[in-house]
Amino acid sequence: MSSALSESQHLRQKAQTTISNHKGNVFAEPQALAKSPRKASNQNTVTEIQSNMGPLTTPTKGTGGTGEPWTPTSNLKMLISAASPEIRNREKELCVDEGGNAVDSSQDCELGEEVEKQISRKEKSLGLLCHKFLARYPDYPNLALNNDISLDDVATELNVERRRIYDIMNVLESLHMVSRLAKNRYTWHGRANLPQTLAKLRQVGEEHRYGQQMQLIRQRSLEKEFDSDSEEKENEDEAEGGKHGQKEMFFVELPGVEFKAASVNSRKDKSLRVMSQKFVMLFLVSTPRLVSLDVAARILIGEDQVGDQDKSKFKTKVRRLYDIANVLRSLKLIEKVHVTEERGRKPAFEWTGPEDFPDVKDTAGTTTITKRSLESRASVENCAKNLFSSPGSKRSFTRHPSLIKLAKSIQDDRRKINSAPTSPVKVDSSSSEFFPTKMAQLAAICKIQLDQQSKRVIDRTPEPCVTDAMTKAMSVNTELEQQKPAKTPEAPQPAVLTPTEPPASTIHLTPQAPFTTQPMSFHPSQCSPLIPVLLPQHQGSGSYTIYMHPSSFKPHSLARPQPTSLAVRSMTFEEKTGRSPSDVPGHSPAANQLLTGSPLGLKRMCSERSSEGSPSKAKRIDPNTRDTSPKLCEILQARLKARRRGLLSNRPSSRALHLEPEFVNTPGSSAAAVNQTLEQSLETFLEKEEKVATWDGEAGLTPVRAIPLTPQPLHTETLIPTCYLIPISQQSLFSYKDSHSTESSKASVSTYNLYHTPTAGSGSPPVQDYTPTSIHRPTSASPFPTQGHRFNSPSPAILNFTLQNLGLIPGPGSGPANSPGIAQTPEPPCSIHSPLPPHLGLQQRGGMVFIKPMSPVPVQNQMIGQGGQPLTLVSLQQMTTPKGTALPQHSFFHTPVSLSPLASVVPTTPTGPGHTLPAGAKPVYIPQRKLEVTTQDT
DNA sequence: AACTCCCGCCATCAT
DNA sequence: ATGATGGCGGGAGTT
Repeated sequence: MSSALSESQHLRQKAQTTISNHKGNVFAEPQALAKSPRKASNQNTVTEIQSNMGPLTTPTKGTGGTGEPWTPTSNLKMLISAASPEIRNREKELCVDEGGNAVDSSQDCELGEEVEKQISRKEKSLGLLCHKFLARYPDYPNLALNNDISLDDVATELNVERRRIYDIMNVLESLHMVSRLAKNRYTWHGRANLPQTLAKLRQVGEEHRYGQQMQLIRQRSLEKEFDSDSEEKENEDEAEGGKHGQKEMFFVELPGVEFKAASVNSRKDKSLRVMSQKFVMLFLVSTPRLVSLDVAARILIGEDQVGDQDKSKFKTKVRRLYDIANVLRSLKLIEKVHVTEERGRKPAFEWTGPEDFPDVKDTAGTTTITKRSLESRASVENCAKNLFSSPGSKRSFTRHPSLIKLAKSIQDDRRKINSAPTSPVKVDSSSSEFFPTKMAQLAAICKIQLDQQSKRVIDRTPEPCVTDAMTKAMSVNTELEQQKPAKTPEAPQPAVLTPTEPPASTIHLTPQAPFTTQPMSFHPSQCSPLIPVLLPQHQGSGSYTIYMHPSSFKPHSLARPQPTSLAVRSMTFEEKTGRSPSDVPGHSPAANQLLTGSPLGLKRMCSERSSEGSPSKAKRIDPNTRDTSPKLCEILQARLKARRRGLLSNRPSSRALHLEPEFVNTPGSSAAAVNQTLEQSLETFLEKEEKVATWDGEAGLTPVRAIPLTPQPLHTETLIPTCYLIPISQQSLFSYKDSHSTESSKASVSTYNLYHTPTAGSGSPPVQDYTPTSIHRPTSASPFPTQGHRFNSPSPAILNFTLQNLGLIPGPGSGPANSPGIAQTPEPPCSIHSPLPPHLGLQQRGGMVFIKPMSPVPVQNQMIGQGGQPLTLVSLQQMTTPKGTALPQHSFFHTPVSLSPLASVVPTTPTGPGHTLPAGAKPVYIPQRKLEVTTQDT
């Protein structure tokens, strides 16, 4: 802080001189000032400023500066920003003077109108304004002092309209640098909370798989470029996928900071705040810490671009992003850069903030108690908030009268809860407690493992983690590539980026990525096109595990009142959906618990809620029937069609993805047992699902159903589109369908939490994981996801869903099982259902690639075999070159665990897969499964 | 022409 | 009802 301050001060001084020069040259200053002040409405404030300024101002003008290159704008900006306080003072003085003499100002203006304008505009920029604002407060406030901020005072002092201050405050609030105390009053926290906030945001960003989403979007854009014509439909499809998690976003709060705000104002979900957080998350989850404006805008809009309507939305979003970016720039967290792609240069922002922050990840496990506590707390809070806010987050919801009431009640509950001792503790411990025996043990084991892993990895940033996860060799390659882009932030990057990005993204996403990367290095173009997968979810195994548990826990339910529970539920689901399992244990568990407690009730609630709150949205359907909303079905169908086309054409899928993996669980025997159980349950489940799917006819259905289960309508919508969502649905499905349903659902939930957490926390597991399946696996699995994002547990249903989405699999109706089965193979659970023999091989049909299990190892074995086996993932993709060819492919696979892990690890993988894709890609690896995407012809 | 993004209308929310 | 907030998009300034 101090350093920062000092620096800023220095800058200011420097700036002053320079600026003054500029101004002098231009003469603009006075004028500009005059203008701004007038407009601004700052009347009063000036006085204060004046006093301060006096000295500064005078001197300034005199200088003659020069020297600097001042490009009018850029330099000025910089200078100004640096000197903000002083400048401000000057301005104020000027203003004051002017106030007295309106005429003068006008005269001045005349002299240098042009100049003035420029200056004025810049001076009025949000970034500069923010600088000025920041100059007023220390980076690290003395707690002893009063750090209250009066909006009115600030507005007056800075000579700006209040509206502008709100923009700044909203962004600062999103970073927890300030918190709202009451109307017109904020408390300054400075950067004290920044590390925690960033860590938290990164965590949440990972949970939401923003990295994956970004990759998808990037891919798409690449594809589009290449294929310009080819497809647009995809956009739609893609959009779906991309979004799924987004909508769910809610304002992320930190423990200490939140309450106040919460208590004070209920609306935290406002867009600027949330957008700001999402935007920051994007940086935190992307490997090259570079985010292009359009990608960010797309992700922030929940949907990808679509039609014209979207265009306007897009424009609006972009405007907002600029607003946010200007504030973040003044905070020195990001810097504007341009990425040059084939198409041209695109505006982008590079993260220049801290790379390492405390891991907040609690998710995992948390090595440090402190962190843990914090995290847990945070998670709890989040849960509460989510619950609370999530509904609200969507405005529609919030605003809905009925919802509002609900929200209020929830809030109250939340507060109570928060206040209650339980909340903090809950997370880890609670989970364990809840789960009875086995679960607890498993959880504990997992945690331990995770912790261990996490410890190893702890400090690493995500990137490293990723690499670790993959084989080292792979990692090396990857790193190199990644680094390249990173190194050359500006010019170089662009070039690199294009090629690189895709790979990078890939990497991020899944563990597989690393492999992919390698190939990429070879064939960048190819790689890029490919999309990674995503999916994470997994916990399939976990879920299974869950199965075991039955029950038990519902702890939270007790705490929360029903209403709350409902809210929570919905929230939870969303989150889960959105996030992957990795989510914070804390809240998710809570949600889970709630859910578990009375699934039925929840359902009802949800349904009720949905109907009330947003009938339109609510879609919920009955599980039995296809509930999916027609829309969903339509969407799915459309998607499928599109995909199929794509496949034919080659595009296979950009989206393909998925995979899974997971399993993690692992630990030993107990795990195995669990797995078995899970398998059984899964089988049952799968069977059911298959049936359903068949009936439904379209692939989409399955997923849909799942959705319905979920409480919230929102999810449904969201989920459906996206492949990713899957996880959730499964859970819900399980619960419904299986007799166990209740238990299973509970279990699953709990499991998730446990696993994920750890996983997330761990960061990346080393290669080891991959290799064999052994025990570690789980961890390993987790790592990948972690990096990439989280996963959720994929369940067979998910797999199916995914496959369908990909187009690999035909609709539900169609051939059911087989192909899917294969694909799923990867998942452990799948084994069960995998009725289909894996044939294996990848077939590419139309561009699609199929993955098959390379390894002979029977799926079952894989899955089952180890308990954990990991899994796998998969692959995906697409690709292609642009246009036509298709080629896609990619895919991967991996050997079975049992066999030799090495193989998987080894680059050889490519070979194996080779068949899959000759080209370069070769990525692959991993676990076992391949996806086959066959289209289905069948 | 595209990129930036300031400005302020006006819907909401809080009181 | 009134003031506080903040979404939003027109359109001007920049590049």
